[in-house]
Amino acid sequence: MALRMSTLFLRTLREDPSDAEVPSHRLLVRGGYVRRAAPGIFSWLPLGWLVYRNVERIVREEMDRAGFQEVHFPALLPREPYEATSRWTEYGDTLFRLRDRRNADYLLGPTHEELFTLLVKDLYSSYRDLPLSLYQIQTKYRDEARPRAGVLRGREFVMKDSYSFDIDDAGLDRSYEAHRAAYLRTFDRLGLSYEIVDAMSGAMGGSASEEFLAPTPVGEDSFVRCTTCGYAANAEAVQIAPAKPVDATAVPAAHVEDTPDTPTIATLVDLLNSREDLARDDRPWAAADTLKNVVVTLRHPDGTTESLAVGVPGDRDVDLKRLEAAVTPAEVEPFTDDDFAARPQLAKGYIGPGALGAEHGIRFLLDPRISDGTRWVTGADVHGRHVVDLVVGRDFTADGTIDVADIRDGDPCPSCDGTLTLARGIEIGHIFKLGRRYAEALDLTVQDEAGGQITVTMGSYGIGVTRAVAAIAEQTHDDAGLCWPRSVTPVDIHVVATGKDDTPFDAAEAVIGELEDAGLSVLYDDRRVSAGVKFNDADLLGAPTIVVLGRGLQRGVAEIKDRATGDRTDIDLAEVATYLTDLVRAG
RNA sequence: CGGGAUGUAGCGCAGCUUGGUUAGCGCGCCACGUUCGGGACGUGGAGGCCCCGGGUUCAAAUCCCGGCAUCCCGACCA
Repeated sequence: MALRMSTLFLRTLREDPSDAEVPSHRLLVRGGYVRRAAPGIFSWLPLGWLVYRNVERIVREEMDRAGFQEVHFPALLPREPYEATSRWTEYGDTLFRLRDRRNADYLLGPTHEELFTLLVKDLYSSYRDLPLSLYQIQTKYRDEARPRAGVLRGREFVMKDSYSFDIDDAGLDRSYEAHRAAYLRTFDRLGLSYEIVDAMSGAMGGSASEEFLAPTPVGEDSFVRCTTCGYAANAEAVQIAPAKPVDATAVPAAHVEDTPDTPTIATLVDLLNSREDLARDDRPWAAADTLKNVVVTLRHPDGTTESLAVGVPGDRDVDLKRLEAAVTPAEVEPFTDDDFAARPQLAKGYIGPGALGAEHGIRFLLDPRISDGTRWVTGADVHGRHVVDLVVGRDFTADGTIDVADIRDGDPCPSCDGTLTLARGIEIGHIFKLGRRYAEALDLTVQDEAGGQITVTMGSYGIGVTRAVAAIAEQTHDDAGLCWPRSVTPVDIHVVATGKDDTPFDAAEAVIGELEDAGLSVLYDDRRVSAGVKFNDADLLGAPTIVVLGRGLQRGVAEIKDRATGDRTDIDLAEVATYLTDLVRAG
């Protein structure tokens, strides 16, 4: 049955809701697709739920096509499995926790690795049962510190999560590739444009990891692309190639200079350039000639702490996200005044390599650009003094390299001679090889051919289903409203009848009957309101094809509008149904 | 958890500085009439715990104190 606007549970808003910033949030609310129920928690209205179900259906079809088997876990989970993998504590405040009447601890599942692992352990015990891939489409709960951007980052959301189980690395590779291929098909069908980027495997552990990012300015993830070779990576995961050693035999011996009132890189550079005796032959001093040493405290999972110094070029900052990723599972804490007091050899603002390194109890790691033979200005470990012409390898060595400086547009590509461009995207999918972390923690083993026990290796694969709805809206909307791809649109055809007498409405009923006989879904604007209201609502709601029955009827035609292109075509009334049916079937 | 902003009708907002009619405007909603192809118009209506709790005052949406909530930026975040 056609959805009739006169009775459809829908109210479009003429004005933007005041709490919505990003286009997808604004338009999904204005178009009556979703309503906010609580911060980061949304109700789906009839049109929104139609779109959601289409997205979910496509995801499910592609998982099934790939031979993965669907299961369904509860969202309300007991504490014990999460205790076994220590995530009951590791997840921290992000976990929604609750108690039953006997005061037993429960949680609302933020993710389901434990349950899948235990289920397989429960039923399978032989290598002959593997490989196996299971998936579910489930509501997940995460008490995010700051939900934002509407449906894009909620506290309740639907995720398709899959897990593969294999007996060896070669099997895991095959399972990973099977999921990757299924994801390509899925996102293609959803009408999303996306990039596959190298990613950090994050807190989950594991090795290979790729993210599917839908590029849009409102995306929360930054990623780089190489314009030359196709390399793409999440900004967190970019690995800068170590610079080649430089010949520094011509560099004069390092010398300490008085540099009063230069606690920052900018003030230091200004002072260097004002001193004629320190002038460079080739060019003025720049921030990139200085070596900035940042000290932080690492807190390891066992509770112990460690001081870590990171040396980066002075024009760069340490990207805390990248640092966290590099030192995981340790956590990074800023160096406090108390920490400085406990280590008097560190002159705040003038920290140099002389006070760092294993012999001083502070592990010292360098950005790859600070390679052997390169020459720097850096702190002299005395308030108000810096060292000039300090050469790496000749004058000091560090304990290793670490690549955690911020990534910038135009940085060199790590895998070719090209340059990187920086962009933002929404993470719509993530695939990675988990390895044996969960299998070991929960003792998932199977018997091998020889009768011994082998630990299963796993992969983990996620698609944000509700997030994909918003990502599609984000990528396809225009100034007038939403603009759905045919694969997920709530209705195939939006029929608008205009005019004051019954003629156009009668004509619409006839056309709609034919369309429905042909299997198309229709939204029919049968309201007796002015034409402008209907046209604007049709644009806002975003069905891919809008059919107007009104003035054209005098010439015996229906007016067809392509929502995405804005193109208008007149089609003879007698041929409208077959024309539209062909259009929809062609995709 | 830091910084900023905001809470007044279903939605978007004004009023608060300088306390004082019956708290106002636009959209939406109801009734009647006129309109009828890009968010029409007229007339008449319905709809309010002015976020909550204290306080000051003859009198508080408005001033003071304390909460709570929401949004934005950052921190955080498979």
